[in-house]
Amino acid sequence: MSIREEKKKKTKRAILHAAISLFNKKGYDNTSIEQIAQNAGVGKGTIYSYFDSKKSIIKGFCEYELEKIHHQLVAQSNEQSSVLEQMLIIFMTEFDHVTQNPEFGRLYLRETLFPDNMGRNNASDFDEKYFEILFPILEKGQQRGELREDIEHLYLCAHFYSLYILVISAWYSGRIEKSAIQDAMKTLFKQTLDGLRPVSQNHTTGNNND
Amino acid sequence: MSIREEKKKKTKRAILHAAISLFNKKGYDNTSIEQIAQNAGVGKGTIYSYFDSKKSIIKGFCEYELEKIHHQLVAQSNEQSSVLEQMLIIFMTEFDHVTQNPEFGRLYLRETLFPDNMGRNNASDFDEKYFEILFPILEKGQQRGELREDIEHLYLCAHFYSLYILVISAWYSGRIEKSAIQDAMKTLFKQTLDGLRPVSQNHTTGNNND
DNA sequence: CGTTAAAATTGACTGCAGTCAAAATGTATA
DNA sequence: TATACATTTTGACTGCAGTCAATTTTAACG
Repeated sequence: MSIREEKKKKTKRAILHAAISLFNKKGYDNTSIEQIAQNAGVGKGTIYSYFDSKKSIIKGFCEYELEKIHHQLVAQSNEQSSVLEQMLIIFMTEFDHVTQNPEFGRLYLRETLFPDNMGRNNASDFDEKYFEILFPILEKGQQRGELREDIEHLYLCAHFYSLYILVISAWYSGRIEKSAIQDAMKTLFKQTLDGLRPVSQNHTTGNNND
Repeated sequence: MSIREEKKKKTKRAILHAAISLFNKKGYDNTSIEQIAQNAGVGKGTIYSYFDSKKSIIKGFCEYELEKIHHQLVAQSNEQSSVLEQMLIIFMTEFDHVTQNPEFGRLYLRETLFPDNMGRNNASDFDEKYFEILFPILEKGQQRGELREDIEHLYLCAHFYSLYILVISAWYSGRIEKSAIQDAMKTLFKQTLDGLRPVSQNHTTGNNND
């Protein structure tokens, strides 16, 4: 690796490191780019040749973090467990990480779920990694008869993911305590697996189109 | 009403009107407070005695809009329809309004779901109005045997609301076309009603606690 | 009315995100 | 090594969100 490339990597790390440290110490809004630059030992302008904006520093950090989590998950996931248990582990692990850096997590979720650009979005690369983890679990679940086979994987994901988002949101807006998260998520996951209709009236086969 | 109060109302309306017009014309980021002030015929500082921040102008507008929608909904809702149909109407109506002002909708959702303040949140007042509409529908649904009675109303709401959020997010990030929204939402709602498990294995009674 | 207190309005001011032309540093070639 | 070119770094500069002390407008009362 050339001198140039080495320096670039070192600089990027320094910026990210300074940013994380300052954001966690003083909060995102109370940290200025100039402060980050000083702590990283570079000029202000340099930061903008590594990151598009203040927000994208967060995005860079979060994606790096989440990738780490994903690797962890693949390692620790137990193929024998039920879909419910595996989903709970995955989303609770993710939740724990998010809440360790609430500031980052919040801004990342905002940006990911309701992006600035509208439309042309580059998150698909990131979605892929999600699916790489979730799809096999769902596939196995279907094979074991735990999940309906007439629902696409994408839609199955959607149900769990949407509930995860809701619970996170409830925590961020102070409607639920951290200690209550796991139970709430479990309850919701169970309910969505079992359905909201009474058993007697359950008609799954999809012939109930109006 | 005193002269003072009249003027205040008029001024607030003028600010909101100028803001909406400019935001829709040039976008939120490209509109400055000073421009809004000029279009509203007031000084810059005045805006800050009516709104806490640039963001809260959006919030003010959205809450005003959503309140209008809610009234509409109560009027047009048909108690005889199935829970599925009523939920679809409610969330599709809301979706339509959000997407008429995508800029506003996006910022409102961000702020509502992942607020700045963290914890102390004043949205509970607004939640109430949501529940005033949804709870009666769910109550009726339970009475008619369309919905399980062992699930709290709050949790029943959670399922529908979370899917609504997911679909909106999918639209905002360009993963789904506007024309496909209704079908997607309907499919997801149906699935959550029927459950993700195959019928044969459905065990609703909640005695499957580990 | 005239006087005084309270409320509303204002724009100059502060601090920060993001830009950009110029300077510094690294690379390739003779 | 010297020269020319490419990449990276830099901080002065621009424009805007949000503040605040000073000013103007309204209300209350003798």
